[in-house]
Amino acid sequence: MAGRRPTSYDVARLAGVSQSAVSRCFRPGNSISAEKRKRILKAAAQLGYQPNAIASGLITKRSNLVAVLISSLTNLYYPQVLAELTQRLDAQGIRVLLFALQAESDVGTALEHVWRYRVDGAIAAARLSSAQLQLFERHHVPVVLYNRHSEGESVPSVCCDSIGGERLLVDRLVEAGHRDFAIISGPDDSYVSNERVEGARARLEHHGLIAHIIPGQFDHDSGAAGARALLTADRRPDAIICANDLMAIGAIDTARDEFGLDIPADISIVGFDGVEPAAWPSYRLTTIRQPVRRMTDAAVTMLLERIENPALPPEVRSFTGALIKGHSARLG
Amino acid sequence: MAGRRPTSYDVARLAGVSQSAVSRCFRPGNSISAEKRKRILKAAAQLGYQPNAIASGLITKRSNLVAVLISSLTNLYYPQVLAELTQRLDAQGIRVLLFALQAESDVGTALEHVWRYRVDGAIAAARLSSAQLQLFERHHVPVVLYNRHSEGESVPSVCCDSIGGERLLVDRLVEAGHRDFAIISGPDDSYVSNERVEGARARLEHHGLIAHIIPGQFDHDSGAAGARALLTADRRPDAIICANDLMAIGAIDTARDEFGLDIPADISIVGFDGVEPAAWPSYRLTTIRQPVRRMTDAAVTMLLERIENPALPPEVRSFTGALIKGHSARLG
DNA sequence: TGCTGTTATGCATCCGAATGCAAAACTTGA
DNA sequence: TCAAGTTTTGCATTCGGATGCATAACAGCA
Repeated sequence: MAGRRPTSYDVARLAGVSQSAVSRCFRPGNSISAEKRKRILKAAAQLGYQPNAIASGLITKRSNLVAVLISSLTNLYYPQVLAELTQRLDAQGIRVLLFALQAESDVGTALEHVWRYRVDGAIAAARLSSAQLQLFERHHVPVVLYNRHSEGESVPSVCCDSIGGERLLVDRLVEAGHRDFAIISGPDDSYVSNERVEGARARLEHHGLIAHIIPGQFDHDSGAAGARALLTADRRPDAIICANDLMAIGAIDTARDEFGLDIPADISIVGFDGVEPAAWPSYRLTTIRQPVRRMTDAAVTMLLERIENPALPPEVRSFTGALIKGHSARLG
Repeated sequence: MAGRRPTSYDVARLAGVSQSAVSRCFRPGNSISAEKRKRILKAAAQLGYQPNAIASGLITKRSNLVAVLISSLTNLYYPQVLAELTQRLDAQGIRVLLFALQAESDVGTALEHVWRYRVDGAIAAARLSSAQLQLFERHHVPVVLYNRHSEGESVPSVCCDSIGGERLLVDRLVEAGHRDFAIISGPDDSYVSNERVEGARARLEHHGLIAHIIPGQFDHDSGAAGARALLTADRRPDAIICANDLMAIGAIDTARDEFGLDIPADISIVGFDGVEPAAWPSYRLTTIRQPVRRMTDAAVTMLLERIENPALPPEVRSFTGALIKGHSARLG
């Protein structure tokens, strides 16, 4: 009893009531006389008692934990998502068990821990295979995908409409007279990258145009490298579409710094995401801003609904991004 | 048994052994015959069994959870810290319970949940009052402060030497001939800001110089606003010391964009942290880079040591930042 | 073959809170 | 004042895995 942390029994003894009374006092929807409640709370405060969420989770089969799987926290876009998710879940009395994956291949091990902690649900901004998605079903853990679709399975997810966003960008760029397009993609295994690149490519095709596509990695360096390659080539593009803002920023930096180009007079560069630095005066990037607040809201709501009612059918909610005109591209 | 998740009893029954055997099979340091282990693992795989970390934590009094308290995930510096901490803890078989605080005042509620989940320890990059630090002791939760000292209490912490960093910057700036200094601070209640500002102020005084100090909020906007105020004044400073990189970037943007100044020819601007965007060609910020990897390493090590041996005395490890010369300041 | 030393095994109990059930304590109304 | 209805209360049990203890199995050795 010396160094031990106080339990409901300790509180009960001190307050002169039963352990059940203490338990009832600490969870809503139980009847307790006002007088007894006061005695219990006083005893609890005196002992510094806090109900043990672990023990309570064992019996109620609700851990009030949600796993959040995020692949790349270093991508400027995700910290904001993580912060919003955490705050929204927190407001619902739910804690976040964070899994920051270095590589998408870490998902496997991370999932084992997800099962072990008996989380009530999960939000995944990471690439999950069909087999992995099936594991969620098998373990009865509802999951909502963030900015990803599942390939085979049908899984609830929240997305920002990449196709629509790219269409908007392409249309406006074409209208303004651009004809030589290049695209810098993200990593091959990124769902978002594939969608954005394919969205832009398809829309360009619709206009009878073809784009030179070169690979990037979603980071500043690869955007810079991509621009370097494109601008060194015989025929320079007059518009570069980058699969995210960070690469667009890298491309702008390189175009200015190494080629002395004026943006957007000499070349138009656009991104996707609407991260904070994109709006800084040095860049004023023309981009599509994802409605992060609404998206995280939706993700949390969908997840909570499915925790309450696991039978709910999958649902995909697609949000439209807003065109931020910026000053990095000439638009029609 | 239908929709229920399999327990060690289910596995035991299927494998024809006792529940204890299953338990022993899943934790290291227990003796089990090779043949029996194989049977158990096979049965477990067949049922998709994973030990319940909640139940196990109840009896072992080790949740293998560590709380990470972070005040501002939107500050570009912290995502990296969070990612590194998570990965290091993960490697030790420890999961991260994330508390992303909107305001420092949220600490109170967050702490209640910290106690409830019986975390094994905590790492805090948030402002904790003396009373709050005492709560950690009372609840027997070891805590390591990240980039903060405690005011009253003596608490283990990991810091980047602000005084030394600012001294370095000031000395080099003074050597290069700067005489009119201004400082843009962070929020009043930020420990790091106070230390950096005071460090710079004291060192300037040592050189017989006084600095005009104006308040900021650690974000781009307030850096921009600060620079605007300073550059509009009758007497412009020839060097601006910002309490972090983000504000320095804001200041550079404003100086260039709104005042047409050339950096560093017309004015020197320096920051602190060494965040990624600081290195982008548009800024090439002169700053002090915190050794994040070594610092997170130290924080995790210190915490684990104290989880093993709670009697260890507090210890403060201070790391020296590296001067990144950049191109945003003329140095001596 | 018998003795000692080591490794495997199962039984029973424990961790700390939640809850169904039955009994007790109050209300209410006539 | 008493019966019926409602709210409080405590008892006993449960969740799922860990572990001390006693026993069983086995290896090693003379």
